[in-house]
Amino acid sequence: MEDEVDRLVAAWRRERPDLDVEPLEVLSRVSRLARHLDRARRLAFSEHGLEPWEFDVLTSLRRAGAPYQLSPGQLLTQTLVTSGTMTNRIDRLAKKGLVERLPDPSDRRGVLVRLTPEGRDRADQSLAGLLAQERAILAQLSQGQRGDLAALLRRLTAPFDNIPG
Amino acid sequence: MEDEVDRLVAAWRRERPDLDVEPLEVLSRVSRLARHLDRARRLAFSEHGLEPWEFDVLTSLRRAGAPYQLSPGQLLTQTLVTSGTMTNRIDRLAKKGLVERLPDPSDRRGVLVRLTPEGRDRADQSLAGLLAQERAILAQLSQGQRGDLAALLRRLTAPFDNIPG
DNA sequence: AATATATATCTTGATGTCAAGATACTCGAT
DNA sequence: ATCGAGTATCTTGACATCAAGATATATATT
Repeated sequence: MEDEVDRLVAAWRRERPDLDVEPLEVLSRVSRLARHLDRARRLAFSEHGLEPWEFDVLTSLRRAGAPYQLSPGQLLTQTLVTSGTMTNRIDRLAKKGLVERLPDPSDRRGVLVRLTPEGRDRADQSLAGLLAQERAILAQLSQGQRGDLAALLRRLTAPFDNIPG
Repeated sequence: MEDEVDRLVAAWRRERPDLDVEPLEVLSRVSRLARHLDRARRLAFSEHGLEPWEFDVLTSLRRAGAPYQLSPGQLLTQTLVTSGTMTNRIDRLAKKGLVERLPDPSDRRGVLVRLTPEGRDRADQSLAGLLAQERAILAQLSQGQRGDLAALLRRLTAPFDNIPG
């Protein structure tokens, strides 16, 4: 089936036949799909009273395992936002009682962010909902295709994640 | 090579062995890669004095072909933002002299947004820069792999683009 | 022709994000 | 011990985005 990127690429080939726009076949689809996923997630989380950014922070802490705490810096690399944004997010989550800030015992510059029991529950509940939604989206592909897709994407994400991006 | 999503998935399997987190192998990579691309684009465009959102609007109009005009509604489906955001974007681009607003002759509710000659030049220049950057990112894959990846992604984007998403 | 429904765009107010810089602490070199 | 460079977090101010609703016009139904 045709998608919006097929139309976009066809338009460029008509308007700029001198350019090779093949890269857009992959990367425009990545960007557009991410935006669609954002919208879908926003809808899914609103049933749990969570914003997507709240989910991102809470589940990062949840994944860390007991006692569910990370430094703001570790949260940055997981969520790919700037430090100012993370300070703001932590403030708001703390005000809602989903995380708390503790002094880092080994570095007095530092802070540790810890999930509260309620924060942990919210993370667990909404993860299950997200996975159900994602499974529905991925039903377009066979299991083998999903594996292929994941492997191809990994080749593109790895340089960003490993080089100091 | 391992990426951040490999670590993320491993962490979930340790913390929540009861859940099947396979969907994250694909969709978390899509979301994270899109964020990396956003950052890279912001950097690339700043050399041309353009923001990513400006690029998105200008190139949508450029692709439309002479006389380079679309309705705000058509721009919405291409850029996946809300109508309020688009009004705001058009205002700012008009103030910079890159687009102009014209009344739609066939529908008095409507408006047409048209690229100015300078807007067209800026779109053309920055497109070439973007393609160069994207080619470098995609050098991780062979041509055949890029084709496979595009085809797999299309299966996921097509439902969003065709059903009234 | 009159009315109801649908459509296209804009306005508003709240909120989230970013870039840049400030602050406070650590650690290695002298 | 002291200095200087590096690191971790926070603050600030400008700006972009969204959701919801307002306004004006078009189109379908009777």
